[in-house]
Amino acid sequence: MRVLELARREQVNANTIRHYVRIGLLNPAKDNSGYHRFTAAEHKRLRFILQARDLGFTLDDIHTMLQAAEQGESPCPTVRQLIEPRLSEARAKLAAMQALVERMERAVEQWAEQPDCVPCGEHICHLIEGADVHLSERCGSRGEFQHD
Amino acid sequence: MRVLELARREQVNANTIRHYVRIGLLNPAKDNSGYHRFTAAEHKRLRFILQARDLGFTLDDIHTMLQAAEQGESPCPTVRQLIEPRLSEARAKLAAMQALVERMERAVEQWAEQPDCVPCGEHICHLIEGADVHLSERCGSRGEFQHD
DNA sequence: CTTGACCTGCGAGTAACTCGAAGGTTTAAG
DNA sequence: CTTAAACCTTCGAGTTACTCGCAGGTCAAG
Repeated sequence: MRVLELARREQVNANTIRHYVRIGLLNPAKDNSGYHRFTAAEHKRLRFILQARDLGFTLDDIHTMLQAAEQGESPCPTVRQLIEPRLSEARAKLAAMQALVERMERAVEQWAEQPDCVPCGEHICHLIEGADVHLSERCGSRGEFQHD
Repeated sequence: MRVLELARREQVNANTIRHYVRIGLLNPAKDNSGYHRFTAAEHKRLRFILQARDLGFTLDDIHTMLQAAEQGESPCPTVRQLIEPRLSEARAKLAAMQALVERMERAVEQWAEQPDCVPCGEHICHLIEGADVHLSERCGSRGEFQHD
């Protein structure tokens, strides 16, 4: 099997596969014209990579797992260890995204009732500077701005 | 005010400010020894940048807004137009993150009851290959979430 | 024999920082 | 006066996981 067929079978961009070859996640043999030939083992390897990726592991994590497996060690302890920080990161990112979407929605709601601002040199944009949604650490809990 | 003091006041990394100077979001004057001097106007400009950033705008978006303001135009129409795609993107990313966290949590739960696998050449890692959480269709659910 | 579809490796671009290096300035202490 | 600490500058490179484009090679069909 060559790149395009493998890509079609696994529903990924062929460039993604080429990328994995480039960084050493896949090591397909080459035929006599220099084309990569993917065997069933390489196919399985790719599927593993995609499954691990879809569980939130980084390509570096996956590299580590594959190396353990190649050396005859069980990758499971590594997998169990690595998922924890990845899960924490994903939860943190999820919370950040939730907060962001809420801020954006509140802003859109507020802006619906506000007119466009006229440039006056005092501020850059009322909508943004006046939005009552800014992060508390940076500018206090209210959206007011003070002159220096 | 110089970089470090401004950074402390706005609770950002000094390198972030230097980055904004480098890409032209900030244009502080220089004193005779070549140090950037941030005036009240530059300070306000930075605050605007951070507020817009925290509302999900890209630095490119912010650039556009600032240019409108500099030319005496109101940035508000731009702001209203740009928030829509940003909000859609943020919602898509949020949904992807929710799905990811759920997959990861299901995996961790399943793995708690599974032993480590022994390398046998047949598979790379039971935990990952056997996890009952994989994406059913790659085309649809794929590509929404990227590590960034 | 040419066209079109495929392949290769490589470099660069993406977003928004973040860090480090090499070198210049200022300020206070000894 | 010298020295050391604590700043400052610009620039290049690294981060993540691709994604695209280029120049050039291969192969099957008409």
